[in-house]
Amino acid sequence: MHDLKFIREHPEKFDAGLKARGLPAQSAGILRLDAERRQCVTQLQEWQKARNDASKQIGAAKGKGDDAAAQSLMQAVADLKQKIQDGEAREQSIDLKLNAALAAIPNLPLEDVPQGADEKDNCEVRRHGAPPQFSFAPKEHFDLGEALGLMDFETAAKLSGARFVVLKGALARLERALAAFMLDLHTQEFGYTEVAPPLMVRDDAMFGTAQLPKFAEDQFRTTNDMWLIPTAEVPLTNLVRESMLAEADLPLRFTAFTPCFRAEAGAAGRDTRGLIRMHQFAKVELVSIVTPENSDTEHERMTACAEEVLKRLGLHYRVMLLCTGDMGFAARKTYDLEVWLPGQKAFREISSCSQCGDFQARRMQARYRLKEDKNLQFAHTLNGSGLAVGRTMVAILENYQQADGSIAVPDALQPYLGGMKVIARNG
RNA sequence: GGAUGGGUGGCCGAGUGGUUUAAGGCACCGGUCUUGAAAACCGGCGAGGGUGCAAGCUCUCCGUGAGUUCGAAUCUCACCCCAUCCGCCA
Repeated sequence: MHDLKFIREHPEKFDAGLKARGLPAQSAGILRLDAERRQCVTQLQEWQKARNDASKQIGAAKGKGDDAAAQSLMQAVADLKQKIQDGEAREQSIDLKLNAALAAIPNLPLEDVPQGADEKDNCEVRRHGAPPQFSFAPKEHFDLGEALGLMDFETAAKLSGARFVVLKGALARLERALAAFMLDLHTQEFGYTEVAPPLMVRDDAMFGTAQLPKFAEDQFRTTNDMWLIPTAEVPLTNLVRESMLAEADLPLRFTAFTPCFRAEAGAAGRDTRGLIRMHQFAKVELVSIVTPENSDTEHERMTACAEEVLKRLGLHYRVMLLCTGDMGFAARKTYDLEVWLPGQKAFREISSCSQCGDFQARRMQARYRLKEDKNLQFAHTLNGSGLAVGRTMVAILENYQQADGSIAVPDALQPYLGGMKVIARNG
């Protein structure tokens, strides 16, 4: 949600930000509504004051027993009453339009975000490790998983349809192990607080993180009008909704391991095989609530936390700075972590770390009181995957596959798998 | 699912039609006192908006929306949410 005052004072910056995202200028329309609203409000207030004054006089007159004076004052107020009612209705209708318009406008990119239309314009920031070398032709993860007898898309389709999977044995355990490994790292070494949040939320929460109103189509909705979370970003960030924090409380850092549910409405035909794009997947999420001046450093820190998971798993990856055209709605700057998949011979997104400025905080009224002057400010929010567990499993299968189709277990993971060193058929 | 109670400022909590400009307390801030702190005492202290260079003036807000009234935290209706008990259930 944008600050009207900012749009009023910097309409050219506002439109430039939208343009960078490939959107038409909107400040003129917004400001017209804003001016209309203010004019309406000012007029309305005059009438309200007149009514309030008259009402007080009526009270006073009646107190003195001067019914005649009271009677004539009541006459005068009758006219005001109608005007006020009309004025309120008008203000309400303008507010409605203004809020609807504002709610549908994405966040503005920071200045150091590269201009671009789509993912082809993203910039590589750095690269870590090297692709593993194979003496055989590496397979894709679904071939490996199915051959192991531990990954079953056919049965999943019987139960739930396309884009679901049944994991068994060592792979089912691997999901749990990966989650535990990631959570331990983030909580014990990086200071995040582990949270087990609700997986179903109300409209307000989804509006707060900006899945609503624009992206209802991408979500699953229950019959009693709740939403299955598409990411733990939603409940974790909304932990601070409608709150007034103390500056000393910040930063707040939360992590959670949850399933995520996505309708994948516009993704027909994309990544139809394998675990890459599912209606339900597991993810460890990171969320930070910080003061504005710490936004940038926290963003780098969070990205580094996610990277550390890949480093310890010995996975080759690169860090991409997303261009203006590829960023999510609420983000003002985003780093994607892309892991190397030998089977696909491609880098694929495995984490996305975004800073949202006060965009989400405004939507959910998450404020904090400054130590200095006790003024209230909107907090800044950040979120990132640390990491997408399903895709991490894909990366491990493809990067650690061996000639016989078995999977070597990365050292860091072995303690979480009871010392298991290799995942083999029917293991 | 059934029954009951309830939603008031950062928190607790009073308030059933007109000095409510929302009592009082806690927390917080400033001051007095003190070597310093605590205690005590004194004072200050809600949010959002409009207008103005500013000091200021002013409007709205007591879950949400509609209604009654000259005037609503207070009365009426609908809705939302929360709590407790019972039933069911992991």
